[in-house]
Amino acid sequence: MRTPKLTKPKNLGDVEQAVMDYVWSNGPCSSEQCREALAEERPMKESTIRTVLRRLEEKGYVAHELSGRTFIYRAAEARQNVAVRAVKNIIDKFCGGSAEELVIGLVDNQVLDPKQLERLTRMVAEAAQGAKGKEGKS
Amino acid sequence: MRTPKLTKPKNLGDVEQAVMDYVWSNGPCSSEQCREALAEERPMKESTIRTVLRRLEEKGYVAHELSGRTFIYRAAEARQNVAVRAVKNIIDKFCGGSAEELVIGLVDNQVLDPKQLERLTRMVAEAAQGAKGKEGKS
DNA sequence: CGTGTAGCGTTACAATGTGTAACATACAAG
DNA sequence: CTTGTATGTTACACATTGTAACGCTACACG
Repeated sequence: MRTPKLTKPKNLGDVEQAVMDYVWSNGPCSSEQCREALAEERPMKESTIRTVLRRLEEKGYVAHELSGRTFIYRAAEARQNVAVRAVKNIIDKFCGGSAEELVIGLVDNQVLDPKQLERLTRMVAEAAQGAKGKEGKS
Repeated sequence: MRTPKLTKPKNLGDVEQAVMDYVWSNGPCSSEQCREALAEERPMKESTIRTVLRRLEEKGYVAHELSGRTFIYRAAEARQNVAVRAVKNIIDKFCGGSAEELVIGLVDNQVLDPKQLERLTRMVAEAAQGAKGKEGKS
C-alpha cells in the first residue's frame, strides 16, 4: 500500500500540526516557503522544517514532487478527510461505533447547535435527493 | 486547578484506553478487579495496572476513593463527554471551529447516515421544545 | 504478639514519538 | 573550480507509555 497505515492516524505534534495547517491553507510549498511562513510563530532552522516535512511524508500526510532540485510538498489528503477519519476513530473508541451518541453530545455541549443541525439535515437530504438513482460510490 | 489541564486532552495509549473502556463499561473497580478483567486480552502484573490507573488519575480520567485499604477507581467523567471534547479539539484544529463542515464530512463518508441525522434532528428539536419555557432566567 | 499478606508508594527502564539541529553531499551557475 | 542552495544522513534531549521490581504498612490469623 502506498498509504503507510492510516488505520492508526498517529496524532500530530504541535509543529507538525502547524505545518499541516500551513500546507492545507496555502497549498504546495517548498520547505523554505513553509519555514519562512511559520518563522514568526515558530522560528526553525532550515534542517528542522525539512525533518518535520519528511516525517509528515512518512506518515502519509504530505507528498512531494520535484521542481528542479527543490522538493515541493503538498497535502496528501484534504484537511476535512483527516478530520473525519480522526472523528471516526473517536467514535469507534468511545462510542462503540455509534455516531449518533456523539452528535447528541455535540449538541448537548453546544459544539453544534440545533439550528445548524437542522440546516445540515436539510442539506444532506437534498444532496441525497440529487444523488438518488445514480449509485456508483466506492 | 483540580483538573490537570483538559485543554490538551492527551491521547491515551492502548492499555490506558482499554482500562478506561473497562471502567466506563463496568463502573468503579479496584486495580485487581480491573487487572483480572483485562487479563485475557492483556495480562499485566499487579504493579503495572496500578501504574496505569495512577497515571489515568493524574490525567484526570479517573478518581479514587478508599474502601478499607483498597483504592476504588471510578471514571471522573462520562465516556461521552470525553469523546465530545476530543471531537471538539479536532474541530478546532482541523475545521477552524466549524462543526458543520465536519458533520457533512461524516455523512459524506458514511460514518453517519442521513436517516440517523434526520432522526437526531427531531430528537434534538424535541429536547429543545421540552427545555423551552423552564429557562431559569429572571 | 509475631508474621504473612494484601495493597499502596516509589523508582526504574526500554521503546517510541517529537522537536531541534548539525554535518555531509550533490549539483547548477558563473 | 568555487559557491551557494537544496537534499541526505545522523544525532540527541525530553516526554509519553508499557512494563515491572522493591519496599513499606496495616490488618487478619494463629
